[in-house]
Amino acid sequence: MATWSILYYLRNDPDVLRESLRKRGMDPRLVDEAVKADEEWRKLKRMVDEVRHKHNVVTRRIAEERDPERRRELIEQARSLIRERERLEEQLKRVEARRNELLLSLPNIVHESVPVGFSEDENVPIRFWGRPRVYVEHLEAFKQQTERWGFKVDYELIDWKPVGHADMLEYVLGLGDTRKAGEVAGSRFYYLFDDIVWLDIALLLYAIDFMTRKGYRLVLPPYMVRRKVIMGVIDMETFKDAIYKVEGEDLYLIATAEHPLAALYMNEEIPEEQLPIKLVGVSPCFRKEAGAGNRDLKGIFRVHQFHKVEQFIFAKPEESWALLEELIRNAEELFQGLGLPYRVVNVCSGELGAPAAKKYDLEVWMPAQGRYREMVSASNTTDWQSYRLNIRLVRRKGMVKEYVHTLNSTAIASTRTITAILENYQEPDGTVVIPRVLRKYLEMFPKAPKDAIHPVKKEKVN
RNA sequence: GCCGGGGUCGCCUAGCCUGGCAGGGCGCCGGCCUGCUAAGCCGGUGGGGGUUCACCCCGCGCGGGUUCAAAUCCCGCCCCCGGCGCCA
Repeated sequence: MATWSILYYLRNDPDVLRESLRKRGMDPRLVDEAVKADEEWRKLKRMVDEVRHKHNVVTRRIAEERDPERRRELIEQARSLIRERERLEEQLKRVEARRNELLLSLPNIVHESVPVGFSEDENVPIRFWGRPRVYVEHLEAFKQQTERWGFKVDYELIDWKPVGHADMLEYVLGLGDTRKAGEVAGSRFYYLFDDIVWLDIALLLYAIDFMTRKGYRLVLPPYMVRRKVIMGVIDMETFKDAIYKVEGEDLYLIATAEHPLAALYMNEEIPEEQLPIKLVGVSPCFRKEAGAGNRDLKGIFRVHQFHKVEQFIFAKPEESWALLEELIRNAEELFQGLGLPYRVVNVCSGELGAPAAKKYDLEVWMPAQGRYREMVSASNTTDWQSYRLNIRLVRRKGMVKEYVHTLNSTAIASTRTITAILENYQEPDGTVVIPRVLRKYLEMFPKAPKDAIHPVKKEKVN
């Protein structure tokens, strides 16, 4: 009764899946393998069921049979059926494992509105907001990232080169120490101090305040989850690149609150009148960044641990696409509030990741880098996660059961947003102005910064 | 971590000691009846397969084992409740 979209197309229209895999730059023959495995599984299952049935019939007769001789004969018959059954069951087990592995390896079906492309530069910007500060030498690069797509974005030309976020943090402000953190924990870890810590906390409070006002329910989830949960929300690839395991336990550190939030209703049925369920989770995030190589090695842009406020929605299938727009708009409002100039891109098919059918990224202009960089990612994962976590929707009429749709989006990721503030709110003298919307979350603390974060005093040169 | 009690179809519950097709109640869905509602009566109410309303398989927290046959007996694990211990 409950139909998973991928299994449906596998059996009824596999071309849809082949086309989707092609768009992702994957081998469409994976679909043929899956179709074959499913057919083989069904055939074998029929055979096994038949033998089981025969065995059940004989067994029931034994219970009634009183004559010892006749009884012995029946037991011998049952034994021989068991041998046959076990032989077939072993085959079934093998085929079933293969089939499930294939089914779970299939990525979500790419939505028709997703641009086909295989690298980051093929993401399609759909709107811009704000007036970026563009350093003269970045002007060409800036135009490349705006006008190439037919957008005319107003900008402020500056003739001084802003200091990059990593150097700002470590040397200009003197409020971060990644060298010592490297010694203590490894690269991509950090110590943050004083005003930057206040800023981290203020950002979280700002996002929590905003999202809860929108009616999202505030959740503090488990920071570790079982393997079956993690495999329910991400694919193997992401698992290898991102997930930390706790030694000796079936526990994995979450890479985002999305993971435990998705699992909040695992193995449950949600009546349709309860949907949509809108949540806002707050948690630390732990990521191995194994696939990142040397990218963004300096500073706190790409790190093993950060705080994030996350939007999450359980939805009826017919409303999920509208809710994806809501999630990205929420994120945009948050960044507009912060006054950080951004663009929203429609992420191309090859960069989606297996769980998502469609994804928007919000990228903030980084004046020191001369690039838009990802701050927010909003995805509609349709029934990909809910199938794996077994989260179903029950319609009032007719007791129809389907899988719910799940959606997720960043609200604010602390360290990344801090890097954007360090570059966009930087004055020529190194002072960082604190965005207005954050000030009320700092006011009540006597030691928190109020209007600006100042450069560390230069030591006097004698 | 230790000791004890528990986990059965959406919810509640019987069955477990003594192995033989998982029974009842509530809720929900459909039908009958009905001026309407309620009551009452009948059927349905987990997953999968199938020639799709014949039928079959699987399902009693999860995984093994014993047996012709396991909710029931044995072993391991998970979770919940209570007590002790530890602890911010």
